[in-house]
Amino acid sequence: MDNVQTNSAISVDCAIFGFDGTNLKTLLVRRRTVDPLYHEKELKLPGGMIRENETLPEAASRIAEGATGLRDLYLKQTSIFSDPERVDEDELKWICQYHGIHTDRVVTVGYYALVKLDQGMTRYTKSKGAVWVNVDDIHYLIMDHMDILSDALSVLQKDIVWSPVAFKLLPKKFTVRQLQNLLEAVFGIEIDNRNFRKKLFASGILLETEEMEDNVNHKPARLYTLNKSAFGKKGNRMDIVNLSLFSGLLSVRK
Amino acid sequence: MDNVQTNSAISVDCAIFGFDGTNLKTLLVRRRTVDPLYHEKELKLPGGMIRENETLPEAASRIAEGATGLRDLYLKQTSIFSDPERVDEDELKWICQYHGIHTDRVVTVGYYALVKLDQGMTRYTKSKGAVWVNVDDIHYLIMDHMDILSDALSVLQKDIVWSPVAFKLLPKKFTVRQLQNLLEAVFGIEIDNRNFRKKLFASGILLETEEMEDNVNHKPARLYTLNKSAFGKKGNRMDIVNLSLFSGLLSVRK
DNA sequence: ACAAAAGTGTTCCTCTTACACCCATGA
DNA sequence: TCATGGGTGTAAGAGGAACACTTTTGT
Repeated sequence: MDNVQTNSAISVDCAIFGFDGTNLKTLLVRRRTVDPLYHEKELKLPGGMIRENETLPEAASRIAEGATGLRDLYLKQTSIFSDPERVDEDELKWICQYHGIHTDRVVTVGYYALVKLDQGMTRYTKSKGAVWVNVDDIHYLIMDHMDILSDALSVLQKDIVWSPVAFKLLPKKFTVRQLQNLLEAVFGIEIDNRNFRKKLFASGILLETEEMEDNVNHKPARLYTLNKSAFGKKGNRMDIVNLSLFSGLLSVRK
Repeated sequence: MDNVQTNSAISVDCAIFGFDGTNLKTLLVRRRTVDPLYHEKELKLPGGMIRENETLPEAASRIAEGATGLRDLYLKQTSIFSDPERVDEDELKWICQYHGIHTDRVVTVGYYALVKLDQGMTRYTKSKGAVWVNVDDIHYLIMDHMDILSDALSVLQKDIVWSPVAFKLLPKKFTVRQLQNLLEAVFGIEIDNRNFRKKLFASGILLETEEMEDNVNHKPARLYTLNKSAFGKKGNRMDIVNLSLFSGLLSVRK
């Protein structure tokens, strides 16, 4: 007999990223324990168990909605964390008790979500007792949640290079500077503003609006929107400088 | 009560990629059915159930070893396929019967593996009744295995851009032309040989050996090895031309 | 008037692209 | 000697990097 494991429970944990104009943040909640009081220091990613007849994307969506109040968030699966030891005995006992279930093993699937971090959002999450923390300032989370978060961040970085997901972290109308700050925060780099504008406008991915920033004590910046029709076709790659292999090695002939 | 699903079985399916010098291939096996004879046309990716006290990487490694005879293959997780309908009733019944288990649901985790496709390998897989098929020629696989394969290929492409995994598909010593053919096959592009060599040598990722190709009826090509010390630091990105977003948009200052 | 961030051009130089011929080997 | 793929250089143009001042607003 080959000892097939048949009674795993599957959970989903979401790294929900937001951008406040300066820093990349993620939403953390407090661990529930057998003792119904929150443990102040026991922060974790929002997560939960998958239900019968629910797909993983559905579960992730439900969990992200519970944490943010928003439906239809952008969600992307990252990795699975399956170490049989990732949930210790006490934790497992508590999980079974809390849900009224029995299982020998909990495997978790990581997701990240991207939200527009406005006042409504912070008000909602505050009311739920959740906190937005700078990603760079997070050094400890329960269980393997640090691993799940790091993994989510690295997947996010790569996705931003290959698709327009970055804009899901910005308001519909945004300034060039906001986009630049976002990219600088996500990748931990500095960008030359003049060259950035030149290339950005040349690329055609932004549409100019007639609107300007308001109530700022300096020259107000113009607001732009994403030009969605600039995608799906040809040339548009975020050139994450010298991070990776084969720098400029391929060139398509003709 | 929230109907937490606690009795999922978790399987692993591996897209095992190999490169024959011209085409990217993947290893397919024939489906086992209740009828112990193979069904000739029912091809699938090698896969199997995760066992108790086994992590997913361990399961993937075991499955890939079973298919190829090799330990310590390069393996990478791609995505999870969790649709409750992905395994139909008959299939589920057969799976439970075959393994002597009971479960209501089988969720599968995709992996890809990279192997050096030499004669020893083809001999081994042939003896097992498995077949190497050009990725481009695969149009049908059972269940959702086409999805798992497509997903694996797209993850592989991105990984090749960001890390030196391409070399895991080549022999330890290889020619420049082999590397070029590999990249052309994986990305479906054409590369200018003169410019490719120029950039490749300038990048420092190859180490020249004293050896040459042998037994070819043309000028023998020099063999090179991967210069592993060229990684982990600065500039080396495979520039998959104009595939993606923000083409050349970022530039690190200083 | 001051502070603070927006917005704008040019030069230098590197990197990309396009392209054609001779070379070494086995049959 | 022929067929086959290996191996090589250059010139023209595009695109990247570096860099400083003026403008507009709120206080």
